[in-house]
Amino acid sequence: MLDIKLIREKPDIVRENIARRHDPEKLELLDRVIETDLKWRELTQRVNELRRRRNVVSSEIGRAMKAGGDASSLRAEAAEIPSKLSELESLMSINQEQLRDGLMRLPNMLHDSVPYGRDDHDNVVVKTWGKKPEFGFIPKGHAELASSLGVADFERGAKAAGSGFYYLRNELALMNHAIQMYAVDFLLKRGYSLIEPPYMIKRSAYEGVTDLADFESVMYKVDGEDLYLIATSEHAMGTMLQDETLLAESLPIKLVGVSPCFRREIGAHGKYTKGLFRVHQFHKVEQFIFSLPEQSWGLHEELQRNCEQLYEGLGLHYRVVNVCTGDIGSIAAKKYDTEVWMADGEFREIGSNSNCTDYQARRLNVKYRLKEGAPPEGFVHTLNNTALASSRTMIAVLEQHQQEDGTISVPKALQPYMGGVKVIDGSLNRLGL
RNA sequence: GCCGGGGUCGCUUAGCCUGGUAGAGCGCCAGCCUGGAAAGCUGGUGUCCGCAAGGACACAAGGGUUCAAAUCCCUUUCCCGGCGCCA
Repeated sequence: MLDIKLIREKPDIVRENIARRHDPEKLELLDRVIETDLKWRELTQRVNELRRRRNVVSSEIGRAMKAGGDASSLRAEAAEIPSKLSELESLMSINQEQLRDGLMRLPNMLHDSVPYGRDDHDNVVVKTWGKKPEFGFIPKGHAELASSLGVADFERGAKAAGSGFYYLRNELALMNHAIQMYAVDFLLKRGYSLIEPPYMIKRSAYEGVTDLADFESVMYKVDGEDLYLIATSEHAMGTMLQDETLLAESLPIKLVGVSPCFRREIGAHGKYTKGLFRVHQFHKVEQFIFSLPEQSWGLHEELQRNCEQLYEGLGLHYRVVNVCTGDIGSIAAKKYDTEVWMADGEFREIGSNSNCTDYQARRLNVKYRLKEGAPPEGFVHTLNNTALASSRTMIAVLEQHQQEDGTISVPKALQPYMGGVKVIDGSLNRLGL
């Protein structure tokens, strides 16, 4: 959420920011917000005046009664106020709701270093690490590799839960855990605090961390309860400190969250959906930071280096793009996507690193104070970056470390977390399925 | 799930029975005092509207009663204690 004062005082800068994002609908929305705000301020003044009158008359009645006098004429005047007031108040609350609703939909202010562009074709590659693997044979996709090794079962996943679900077995199920532990250990060593959050949270908490549209297209709702399955632990960590005022010296608060992630993926038609790439359930290790405003840009780069080192430790060829103005989400001020090389020759997103500045914090109402007992100084900044998403990391490992005989060599960094398994060859499969 | 107690301005708390300006202590900020500090004294301390003067709002959340609600009533929520159920 943007500061309404910024919109009042510098509407042109806000308008220009939205224009850079190529979102004409939001430009109209901005005009409506400005109009609604004007109306709201006018209503506020009228309501305040009426309330003041009520307070004055009421206290006069109180005084008259204490003195044993007659308050009937004052009472007559006072009796007329509530109906007028409630009429105005209901107008104001409708107006206020519209204002907040509009404000919630306006996107964050972009950082100057975000490249101008229309869509994902205009994202700028800022780094490439490693080289395209040389195979000497035609590499296979991960779904085919995993199925023929018997370590993933997509058919039975679909039978049990529908398309987008899967069973992992043996070595790949082990790797799923190994990836998470590898990332967690790495971040614990760098001073992050490990969080296992609630896997479902209520709507009012959720609205602080995400786009309202996500409720329709992304989140699973629990029937009959005010609960939504989290789409990432980012959401549960963001809301963890909702409505709190933090002590400046305790910042930055660096968290590493581990959780399953649940996503409906409505509207994913036509996108790449093979195997484990776009699924309804996966595990993710997530980095999340609450920081002082002046710390956030440095930390954004730190988060990026963390995930890069994790990929490098797995020997994965990747590149980083600076996501352009037309492709960046509404909450982020700047975003790096890390993309990993896949066997069909494409780079695809494996993680995403956002500095949300004070946009998310304002929604969540997370502030900071300079000293114990001092009044709040302002809103904190929030940042989030994938450490490792287990599903997509498994894809990368399977496809980049496949061997000619269809087996997979396990990266050294994962072996200790997999009971020493060096090669995935299906030999743990005792089921015959 | 049932019964009981509770949630007050950063912290501790008064006020609730019996409706009538949300008060105190601590913390924090500023000023005075001081060679400097501490102590002491004075004012301030959250959100919103307003150029300002000033005003409105805020007692877990939302409703209701009333001229007027922290206070009375209802619903929800969280915490504590007891009972029940249970991995």
